[in-house]
Order: sequence, then C-alpha cells, then structure tokens
Amino acid sequence: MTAKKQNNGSTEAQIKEAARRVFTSKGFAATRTRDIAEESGVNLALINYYFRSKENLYNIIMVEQVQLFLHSVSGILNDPHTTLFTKLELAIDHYIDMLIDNPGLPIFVMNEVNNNPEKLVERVGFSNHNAGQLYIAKQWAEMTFSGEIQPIHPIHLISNVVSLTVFPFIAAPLLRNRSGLSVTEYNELMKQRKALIPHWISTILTTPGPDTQNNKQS
Amino acid sequence: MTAKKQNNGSTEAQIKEAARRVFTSKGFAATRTRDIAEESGVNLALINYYFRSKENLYNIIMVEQVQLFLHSVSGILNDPHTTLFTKLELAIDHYIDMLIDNPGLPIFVMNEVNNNPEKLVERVGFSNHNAGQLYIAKQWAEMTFSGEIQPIHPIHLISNVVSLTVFPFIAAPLLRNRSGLSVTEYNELMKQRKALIPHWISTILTTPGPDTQNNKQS
DNA sequence: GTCTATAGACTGATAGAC
DNA sequence: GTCTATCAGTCTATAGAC
Repeated sequence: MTAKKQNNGSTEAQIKEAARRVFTSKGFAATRTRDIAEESGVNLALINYYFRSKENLYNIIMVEQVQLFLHSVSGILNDPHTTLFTKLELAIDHYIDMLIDNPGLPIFVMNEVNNNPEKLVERVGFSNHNAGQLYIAKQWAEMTFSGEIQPIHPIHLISNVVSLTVFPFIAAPLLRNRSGLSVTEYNELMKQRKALIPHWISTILTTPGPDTQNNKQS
Repeated sequence: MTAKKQNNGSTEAQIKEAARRVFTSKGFAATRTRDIAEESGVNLALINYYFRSKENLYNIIMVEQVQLFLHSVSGILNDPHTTLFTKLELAIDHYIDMLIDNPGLPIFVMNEVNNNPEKLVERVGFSNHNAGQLYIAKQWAEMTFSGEIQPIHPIHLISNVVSLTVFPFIAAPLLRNRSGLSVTEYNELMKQRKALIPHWISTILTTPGPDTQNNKQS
C-alpha cells in the first residue's frame, strides 16, 4: 500500500519474475540486463541494487527452476502406500500438467545439464534424494526379483518414463509445425499421454524382451 | 601444398569446423569470434574475411547441423522395399550411432527449434520431405486399417520413437552423474537400445490401448 | 591471404542526485 | 528505493600494412 507507482507486487519480486521469463526463454548469454528491466518495467539500476549482479540473479533463477523440474515428484515416488504403477501414473500426470504450464522449463534445464553440470551439482542439492533410495526403487527391485516385471537396467526404465513424458514438450514447436496442430490441440494430445505413457510402460515391463534366451552377448 | 604454415586443411575449412564445435557446445550468444579463432588456430580477422559475419557463419553451421539431425534417415523411412518395423530398426540404429558420435547435436537442434522456429523453417528446406508423404506413413496407414497394429495418433508414434531414441542423449550428463556410469558404459546402454526401442515400439503398437472400448470421450 | 591495430557499438555495473 | 548519467570493459568488424 505504499502506492508510489503502479507496482502491484514488490519491485524485487517483479524483477525476479521477469528474469525467470527472459532467462528461461533466451538463456544467460543472450539476455541483457536491459531486457529484464524492460520486461519487469523497473529501472535498470534496480536490478543491480536488489541482485548484486546478472550472474547472481541467474543463479537464483536457475536453482529454483532446476529444483522445480527435478524435485517436484520425489514425494510421489517415495510414498510407501502406493503401488509402483500408481506412482508412475501420479508422477506422469503431475509432470504433464506442470509442463503444459511451463513449456520452456525442460529445454532450460537440459541446457544447464549439458553446459554447466558441475555448477548444477554444486548449487542444487542433489544428495538428499538419491534416486536409488526412493521407495519406488525398492518396489522395482522386489517386482523384478519376483518375476512380476521384466528385468531391465534401471537407466532404461528411467530414460523411458522421462523421455516419453518430457521430450514431446522439447520438440513441441517442431512437431506442431510439421503436423499443423495448434497449441491447444497439441496440449490435448499431451493430456492423452497421461493415460497412455503408464500403459505403455506397464506393457513394456510385463512383456518379455527381444532376446529372452541369450542376452549374454559380449 | 602451399605449405606456408602448419595448415593441413584449408583455412576456411578449419574455421568452419572450429565454429561447429564452439557454436554447438555454447550457442550463438555465448560464443565470441575470438573463441572460434583460438579453437581453429587462425587469426581473428580471417573469420570475417572468409565468412562476412559471426551471424552468417552461425547460420551456415546451423543449417548443416539441423539437416544432419532431421534429414539423415529420410532415405530409410522412404524405402518401398522394407517393412515398417525394419525401417524403424534401421533408422534407430543409424540414429544412435550418429548420436554417440555427435552427443551435442540434439540439444543444439532443440534450442534452435525452440528459440528460432521461424528462422529454422525459413532457412532449412522442410517442404521437400513432408513426413506424411514418406513411404512409412503409407505403410502405417495400411497396417492400422487392416488392424495389424493399434490405432494411435501419428504424433504419439513419432514422439515415442524420437523421444526414446534422442532424449537419453540430451539427459546423458544428468543420468550419468546420478548413476555413476562412465561415458563408455552409458554408450553401451545406448547401443542396447538399438534392439530394445524397436521391440518396445512393436509391443506398444500390437497391444490394445488403455481404453479399447470407449476412446471417444470429448 | 594473413597480420596488427583500432574504430564503433554495446553491455554490466555504479556514482550520485532526489 | 528510485532515477539519470556515465564509466570501464568487451565485442564484432574492418582498415591498411605486408
């Protein structure tokens, strides 16, 4: 209620939100502090006043976005009261909703993963939810041991689930262009995948592999 | 054989190859012409002598890389003498080999797809091999009509094949970090996927969907 | 064709008035 | 807290010697 300008939120929050939009769509190097000033409608000098430097502001945004992308389903995957397939359904459902709301998030995070893996490991808390310690990993091990599901390297399972869920959003501009679908129509297909991907994963996990007899080639 | 310096190839080719490496790993904005000069071992001024501007050089590299990524399997997919599943096997096999040799290619192309879709459509010849006109599309339509494979929106099929093949390379630095696998071990898993992905796709296509009875919801 | 030197434009950051 | 004005550094591109 200071009511000096048309500022609705605090200036600091305005800058941060504008920085999130610009950084995630153009990356660090292509973003000028002047872009953030214009996007947020605040004076250029205030960016350095609130956030010491462009790099510092970027790091704050980056850590938040990576955590949103990586940690948002760890609760679901660690729930001891749901089955493995229910976990996958819930996680994929949650992820697709989030990706429809944040379509630029995967490419941003993947760029960080590819260009600054050491900074990412350094600044984002990874150790606290080691994938192998989640409850879903225990369930997967048990079901594999009992023969309920096919033996498969966990990297393949994780790759498949994440690939099928995330990649269509990374390739969306291309696939939409080639297919002539609108954003709404494309997102409708993505929502269909909430049911389809768990079904496909389940099918894959319960169908014998391509070389059931001799998978011991060098 | 001009033998003035230790130049093996022509200076122009040296610059171009260095530019490819630097641009594909850091992107346009983060790359300085000085980086390319150092990487190629030639004088800074020669970059502008051979390639008018940084932007012009980038566009040349970009078009070549996108075409390598997108057009390299159109011959396989348009072969009238192979079955649909053989096409998928051959295309995936070819792709995984190419991605092991060019691990930075997918993230580079996907950035271009997300940040400059209009430029990409403008500068890269798309129209000449419309996906719907490839022979594989005809085979897919026939097999769907005859009931040999499950009806599925073509976007889902294309998404699935490309996702399962390409995404594990985009997420490689992260997945390797989390799993503790070396580059060699990880690439070995990727090679396994040459056989696994066609098998999974075939399984998906020949297993009834999650809602076989009522898939006519609004 | 290749080099040095530098012009000309832009960027991140800050000093200092209000 | 917010603004204007500006500095110091860096970048692309080119002029001109060889």
